[in-house]
Amino acid sequence: MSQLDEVALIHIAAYFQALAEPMRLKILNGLRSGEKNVTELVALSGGSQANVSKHLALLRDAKLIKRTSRGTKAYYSIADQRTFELCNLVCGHIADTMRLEAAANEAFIASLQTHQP
Amino acid sequence: MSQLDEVALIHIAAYFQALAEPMRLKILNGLRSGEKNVTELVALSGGSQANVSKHLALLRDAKLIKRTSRGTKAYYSIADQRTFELCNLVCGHIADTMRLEAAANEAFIASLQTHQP
DNA sequence: TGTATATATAACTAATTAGTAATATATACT
DNA sequence: AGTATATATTACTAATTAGTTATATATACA
Repeated sequence: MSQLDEVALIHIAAYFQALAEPMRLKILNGLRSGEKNVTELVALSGGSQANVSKHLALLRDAKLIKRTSRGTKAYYSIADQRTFELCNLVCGHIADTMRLEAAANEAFIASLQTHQP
Repeated sequence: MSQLDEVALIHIAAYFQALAEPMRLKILNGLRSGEKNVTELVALSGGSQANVSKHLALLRDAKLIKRTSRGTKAYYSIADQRTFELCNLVCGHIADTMRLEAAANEAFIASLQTHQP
């Protein structure tokens, strides 16, 4: 990321924006094991059909997923495996952050007990 | 990312949300080479002081950067190197996408020329 | 042709947020 | 104390967007 121009930054930001929604992450996670149709994604995500369709359209615009139709069904699949590497990196970061917070909390609790009368 | 619960998804989405802004990416990119104070970040980003301060506060809330102050100045630095791995992955994806589009366009142009009278 | 099923879209609302202008706070220096 | 500099915050506006309801489109099948 050395010497990134404005246009590149806008593209990258848009990519992250597509990932910045719990429902969309749930859908992507559902696609981890392979393609699924809309009905299946509605079931596993717990969202409404209209809402899931909208998220799928957005993810497709962002080139995160691909669509193919067979019969009356539309099957979606992950367009790029890097997506999961991203999520794994973020999970690692969040896990670290939480561990740090947990350690800080324990240290604090310990200090409280030390100062008890 | 197998069996992620709602809370984890919300955390991950928030992390991506913090990255989903060109100005913030520019700031993070500016911090690649090491810590910088707000005035320096204002200069390199081209944003207003108030706006940069707001983005810095947001990035700090998201635990993406750390703050330390010396004198009247506030120095910010990257909290987690993984941030750049994320950006590199996204850059790779975007580069691939653009290459595919370019190839498709060239193929289209070639087909036009083939069908010329 | 008519009906059921699957998916997409449009219109709308409520909530979030980037940017700005103005102001507040804090530190250093005279 | 008073002034300059650095940074943060507040109040506001405009734009974006997730979710909903209702409707449209498209395919399969009787």
